[in-house]
Amino acid sequence: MVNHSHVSDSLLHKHGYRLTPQRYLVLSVIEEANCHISLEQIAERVQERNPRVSLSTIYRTLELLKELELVLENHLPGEAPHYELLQSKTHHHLVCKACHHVTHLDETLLGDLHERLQTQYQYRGLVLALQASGYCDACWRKMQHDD
Amino acid sequence: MVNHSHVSDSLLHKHGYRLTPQRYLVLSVIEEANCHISLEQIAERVQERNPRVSLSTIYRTLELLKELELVLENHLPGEAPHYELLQSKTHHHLVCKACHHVTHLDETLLGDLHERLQTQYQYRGLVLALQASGYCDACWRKMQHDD
DNA sequence: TTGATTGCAAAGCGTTTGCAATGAG
DNA sequence: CTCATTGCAAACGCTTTGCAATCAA
Repeated sequence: MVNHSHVSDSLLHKHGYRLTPQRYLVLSVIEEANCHISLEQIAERVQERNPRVSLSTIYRTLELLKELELVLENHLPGEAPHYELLQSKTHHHLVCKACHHVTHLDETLLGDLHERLQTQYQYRGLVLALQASGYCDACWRKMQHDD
Repeated sequence: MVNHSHVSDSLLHKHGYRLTPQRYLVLSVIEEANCHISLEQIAERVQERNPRVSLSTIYRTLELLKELELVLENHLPGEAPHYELLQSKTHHHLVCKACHHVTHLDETLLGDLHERLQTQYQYRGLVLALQASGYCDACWRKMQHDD
């Protein structure tokens, strides 16, 4: 796994911020999750390692990481917002409306859509996130059975 | 424009619910918006026509319409959730991170992805929503200028 | 009558904020 | 010292809920 602390550190300093232990902890937790993770989960894992880190700090850190585009916020309907490293390429999710199981979809799924949108609309720094939702096979069968 | 009141009415009754004036109003407002619309905007427009409709009713109605899959909830990061008719085919959005301008993207954008996912993962009732975000040309130039 | 629905007010809860204390350069 | 950062507690605001009144079949 790539250690992002150097790049994060310089990026923070470039903007006049510091890489404090608390911020480092939050980043580590998101990095280790290796997929999207909720604020609640982040808080839990951060406080496992340092119970004195406050919720406010976690909120403020996530706000900062979003602003610096280190972290992507993804808000699936009906759920709390989730966070993931912007470098991780798995921003596409398939969610079951019944059991809420999340499948991470391949980044190649959308083909050259990124470039097409970028040139067609003249947007910079484009990030694509696909939200697919439906009923997984198991839940669908269960629902049919219940009727 | 198609009048959805009949299909909505029978769908509601099928599940033991009623199409009350309040619910009809909410549906009309979403339908007339013809694109995604926030709860706040819905409330505003509903109460223009009938100031006695309470916020709770609007919340409860949206909950119901989601459950019946008449309405799609779309939660763009950093913004309040938005709602749109599930029949409307424009669930793909391109948002500028700076000015928050929203462009509605064509439904054909994703090609046959719908079918591919449906068969590959065996999901039913799949709905795809693409969330693209970046900086629009104007905002990008402004940012460069400010530095 | 019966059960769904509504409006109101209160409660709930995730998030933000003010501020004094702390920490790093 | 100076200024960013933090923890705590209070404040905030969106959303939900309990309940009596209303409404439709």
